[in-house]
Amino acid sequence: MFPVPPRPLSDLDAADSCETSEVHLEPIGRVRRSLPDDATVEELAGLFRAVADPTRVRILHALSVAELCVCDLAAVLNMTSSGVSHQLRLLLALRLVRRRRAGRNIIYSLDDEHVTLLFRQGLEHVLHR
Amino acid sequence: MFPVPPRPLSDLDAADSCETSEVHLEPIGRVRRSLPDDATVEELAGLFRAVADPTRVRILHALSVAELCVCDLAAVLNMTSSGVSHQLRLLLALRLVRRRRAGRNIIYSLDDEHVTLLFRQGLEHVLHR
DNA sequence: GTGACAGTTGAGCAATTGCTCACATGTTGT
DNA sequence: ACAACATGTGAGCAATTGCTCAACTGTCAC
Repeated sequence: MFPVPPRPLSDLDAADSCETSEVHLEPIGRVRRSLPDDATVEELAGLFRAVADPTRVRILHALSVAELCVCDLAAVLNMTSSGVSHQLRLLLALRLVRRRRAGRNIIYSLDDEHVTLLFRQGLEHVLHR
Repeated sequence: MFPVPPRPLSDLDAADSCETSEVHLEPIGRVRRSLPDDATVEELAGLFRAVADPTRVRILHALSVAELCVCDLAAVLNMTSSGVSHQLRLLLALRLVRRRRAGRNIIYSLDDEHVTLLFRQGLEHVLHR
């Protein structure tokens, strides 16, 4: 499922699993060999963290309907421009949104379709119990 | 993108957008009408929060390779059984994992394929820059 | 029953997070 | 240049989070 496992995984080698080693040793080895490296895990978690907040969910949803400037977003979400800006900064850093200047406004829009698909997947789980 | 918008969205009605109302009023109305209700947003964010942590990413990945008992997971992830248990509790509450008893062990496994798909989607974003 | 191991749970702590406030920057119209 | 508005940013705070420790429950072998 994950690409590659360039990770020997520390000094502890088997031995320290449950007492009933016989049964669990095989899967443990298999799992260890396929564990993704720390950087990938961290990056993946970081991506999910971006959509793990109600405010950001709303922001991303809003942008999936129409591209909007900061203060319009603030109006829609009923919060401060500053607060919105802070969140957009985060979303921008993760390349989930894009921005361009239009006069004194800065218009934000979704960066790619991965976000949309992520949402769909999430909703599917939430709705199907 | 989201199901339905049963949300009139408070007392503030347009007017309070940016000064250059003409331009932004239309998208704002459209966005407001399609905003999902608070419960859905909260639940969706909650789901994503579950995979927004490196430890839980590793747990879920491990379980996508093989079903494992708590102490095997602890060995693989190099952490306390207690710590693992706490996280599993959260994942269980969100129906992302399932568990069954086998002797004195309790074996955890992924609950459905949504999680796997979620991962794939996330990885695709992370890897494609 | 007793002892050993597997797992759960609550308290508590250090670290992180999301927001607000105040101020700084950038852009337009005059 | 100036005023007015849109946005960005850092400090600071309250709330949340993830972990450890210690105690507890549950299961098996004897």
